Amino acid sequence: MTSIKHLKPTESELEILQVLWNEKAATVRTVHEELSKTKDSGYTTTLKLMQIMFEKGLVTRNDSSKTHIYQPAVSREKTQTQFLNKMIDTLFAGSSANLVLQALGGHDASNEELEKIQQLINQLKKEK
Amino acid sequence: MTSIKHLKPTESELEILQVLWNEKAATVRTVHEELSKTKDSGYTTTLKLMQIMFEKGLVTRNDSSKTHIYQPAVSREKTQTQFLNKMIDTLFAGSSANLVLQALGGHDASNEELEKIQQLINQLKKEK
DNA sequence: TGGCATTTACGAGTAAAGTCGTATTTTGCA
DNA sequence: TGCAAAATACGACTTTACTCGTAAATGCCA
Repeated sequence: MTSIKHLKPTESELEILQVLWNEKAATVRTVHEELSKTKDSGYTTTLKLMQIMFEKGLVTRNDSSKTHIYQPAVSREKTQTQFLNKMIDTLFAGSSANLVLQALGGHDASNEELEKIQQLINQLKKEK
Repeated sequence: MTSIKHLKPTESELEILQVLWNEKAATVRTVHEELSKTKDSGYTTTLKLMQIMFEKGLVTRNDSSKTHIYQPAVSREKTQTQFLNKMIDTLFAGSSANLVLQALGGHDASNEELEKIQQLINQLKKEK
């Protein structure tokens, strides 16, 4: 048991991860500036959160220079799956199809996107 | 401003709502017994949570008899959409199709379910 | 009708998340 | 070299989500 802890990012942590996933790597300053566009909390708040995320193992950091550079330590895909699973379980009675139907119904996807989904479905059906 | 507050059920509240949605109406005892199958917190904890949910307006209750009978005050569909939107926004870069692809890829849906999804997609494409 | 099972009411404690003020460290450059 | 700007470290406070113990109310039935 190597104890891969059950790391579930909080709401704020997800926002920070979002930036890191997009940028690949970023300083606290960069992350904070990005978050400031839609949110108004202080610089030290962002700093503190990122320090906590480092302790939890959600991000790595390079502190060879004064300004630390952070990188995500969990993948976007894995995190998506993690939340998706939880959601399907507690809100969609365990049925991923339910979720898909609801998601497609409530939002608009472009034709290309619909095409992609259709291809995936065909492939899945073939695999049965 | 009649303040239709931004009601976002918590994790525990979702579990309770899940039971209420299934049963249509239920007592604290019933809900608690259902939750006990997968969780072990005390009866008064469930009671307190349901009282708080009542104050928040997440549930209604009939207290004409000693034993109160609770009902959900928010619909399953609306709640699903609410969480789905949040998730698409903070974890799937605003693309519902991304979420759908991930959901279909990571889980197994039955053939009938895939069929249903396919029909919805065809309909959506027609509407364009 | 009186006691006991069950239920509700309520207060308080714990833990986690988020927030920020202030002190300390670092380093570029005047 | 030494000082100012920028960054990190750290502690403390607030809010929210749970969690439960205990008291009060209710109503069934022996």
